[in-house]
Amino acid sequence: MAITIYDVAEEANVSMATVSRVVNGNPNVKPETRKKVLAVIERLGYRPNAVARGLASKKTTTIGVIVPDASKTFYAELSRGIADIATMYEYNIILSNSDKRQDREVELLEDHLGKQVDGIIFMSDSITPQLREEMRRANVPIVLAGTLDAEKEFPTVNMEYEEAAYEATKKLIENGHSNLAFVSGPFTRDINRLCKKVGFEKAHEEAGFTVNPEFILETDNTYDDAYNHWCEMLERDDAPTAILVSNDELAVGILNAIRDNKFSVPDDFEIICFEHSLLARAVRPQLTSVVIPLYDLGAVSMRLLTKLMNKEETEEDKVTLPYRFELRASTKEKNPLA
Amino acid sequence: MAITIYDVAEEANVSMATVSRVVNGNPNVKPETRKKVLAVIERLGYRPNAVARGLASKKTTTIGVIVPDASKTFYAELSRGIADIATMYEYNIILSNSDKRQDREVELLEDHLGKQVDGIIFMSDSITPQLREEMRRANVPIVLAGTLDAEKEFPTVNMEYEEAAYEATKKLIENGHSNLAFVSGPFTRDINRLCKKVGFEKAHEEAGFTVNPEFILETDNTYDDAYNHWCEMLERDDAPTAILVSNDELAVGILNAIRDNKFSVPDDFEIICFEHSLLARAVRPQLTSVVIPLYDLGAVSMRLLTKLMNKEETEEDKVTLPYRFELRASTKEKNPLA
DNA sequence: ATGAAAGCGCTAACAA
DNA sequence: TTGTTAGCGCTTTCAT
Repeated sequence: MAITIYDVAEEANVSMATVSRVVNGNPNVKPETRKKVLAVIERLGYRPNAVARGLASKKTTTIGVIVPDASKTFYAELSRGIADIATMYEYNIILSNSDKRQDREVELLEDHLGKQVDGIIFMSDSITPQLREEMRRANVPIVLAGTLDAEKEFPTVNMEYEEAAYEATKKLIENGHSNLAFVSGPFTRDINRLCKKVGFEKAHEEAGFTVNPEFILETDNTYDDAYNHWCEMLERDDAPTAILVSNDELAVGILNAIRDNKFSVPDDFEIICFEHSLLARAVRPQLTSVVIPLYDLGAVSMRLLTKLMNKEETEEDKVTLPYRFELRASTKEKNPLA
Repeated sequence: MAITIYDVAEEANVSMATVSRVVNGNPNVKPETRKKVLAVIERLGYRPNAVARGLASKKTTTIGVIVPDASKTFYAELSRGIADIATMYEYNIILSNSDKRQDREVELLEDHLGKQVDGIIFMSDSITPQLREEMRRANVPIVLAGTLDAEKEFPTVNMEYEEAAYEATKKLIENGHSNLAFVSGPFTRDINRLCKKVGFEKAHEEAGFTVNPEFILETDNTYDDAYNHWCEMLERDDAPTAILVSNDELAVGILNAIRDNKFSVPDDFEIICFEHSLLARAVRPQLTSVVIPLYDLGAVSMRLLTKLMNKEETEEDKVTLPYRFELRASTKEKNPLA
């Protein structure tokens, strides 16, 4: 049996209330009493039971983080932002992977809520009606990170994907291309279908170009799928010469398909992708990118959640973070992006 | 106030014990009672409070995972292995980053134990005496994953790093090299200093070669540091022609340093690295690697932990997983590794 | 500044 | 098969 607050109280000849006060830094304790209690705690190796504390106080200082797949650099980086701010505010994190399955997402929300987390940060491809229902039932704040909430119902931290896609496409067009492709991850991800793709299309519209639907490629988000898709593409005479890509991994797949087939980037094809992880810098040529502020997305989400959990006044619970372009060698030198 | 077991009991005209039985799948409940209770649970939206349950049962079905940095692919992948098996056994995971700081590691251990986790999976560069002390005090099982325990005191899941390094080095030597380098992450990581480096040295010894200490490079484990180190190296007339590298990120740094300086891999330099993440496949030439079974390391650790938590008999709590070589283009074609 | 006592929501004997 | 009851280890009034 582990040491309890009661053992400490007895050993120090005080009541458990006093020990509780000492442990919680309550100022209403005579300094010498505090000292005495602290000494006993030290000697006995007393370690407060957070579960009991959680039951009594109705706060667990634990938050839930639900993520499609924490082993993907995208979410790993984002989660690290969450974790650092959580540490700063002394929260623990229960981290779970949903693998993008809606049933799992619902289950996990339910599960985390059952564990009495004080709040949740949720990442998903799409907030379905069922998810929405489930989230409404929650009695703790939930923040969406890197996730589109079409109804703008829940607190959300995001960046302007559509604008970035528009801007990137426009630059590609200004570089002289009229035949462009958009290679995306699954369109079940709202951000792909409703933001990036739309930005891509808007730039076309503005330039008086029409988007060729055959050049909107939906992949399964893997290197290999992108690689294969583009190898096929290279057999066409009318293959697009400029490519907007949804993320680094896909972009590298395309890049390698191009290079393995003896074409050149950026001479034959120019590429701009989203993300800019190490992968984008490690390949040659390095990839010009829309840098997604992943870490900050996480950090800001967590900061927002702390405010919500403390019921602090928040001016705005829909936050949009700035992005920037990182100019590298997958686009041509005098690129106006500079 | 949320619905409690008591509310359900009242509403269903049974005792809370019966509700508890239903919730916990205890077979000693008449089917129709069960049905009735289940209906009430459904209607009221009752969700068992895991904190209260934890206090009463002294089990939280939560484990702690302490990792240097979950945003690094190495640990992200390993953690995913842990997470999947944890899900399978219905455990939640509290995940924390130590950033390799010993004080944080001790703090986190203490913190997780306070949260009453049922077990811990711990990853660290080195198990110091203080850590050892702390771990001994724990009243729940702790499994080390991808972490060297020189004293062989704690349950551990690992692979044969030394043997892999030896074998890789030997192959490089068989490929005709006599001037080799070992580029490592920090030697504060026991596995680098006590396993990989030793394997590298043994192969030299066996071949009658002596290791040039100047060619044992300790980096800070970043792409950039490896890149810079190797750029300097390239200015020497006696630069090593074969390189064993501690992980993918460093290897890609070296690869790019070589290629950016117009040398060729594998013609001028051959490279074998540890890990083989996407990065190793994405670069050109792709990297010949010792594949570290990261996911399995995590999965097996978690499986071992479940056994320990259930006090099942375990034949052996020091597990060594097999590795394999992945032959790619950073070594020459007729490489005997095949 | 300190103590007494009533929960927090559940599990787990023990009874019935 | 079901109910009663005593905790689990703490926080939090309310007294003193």
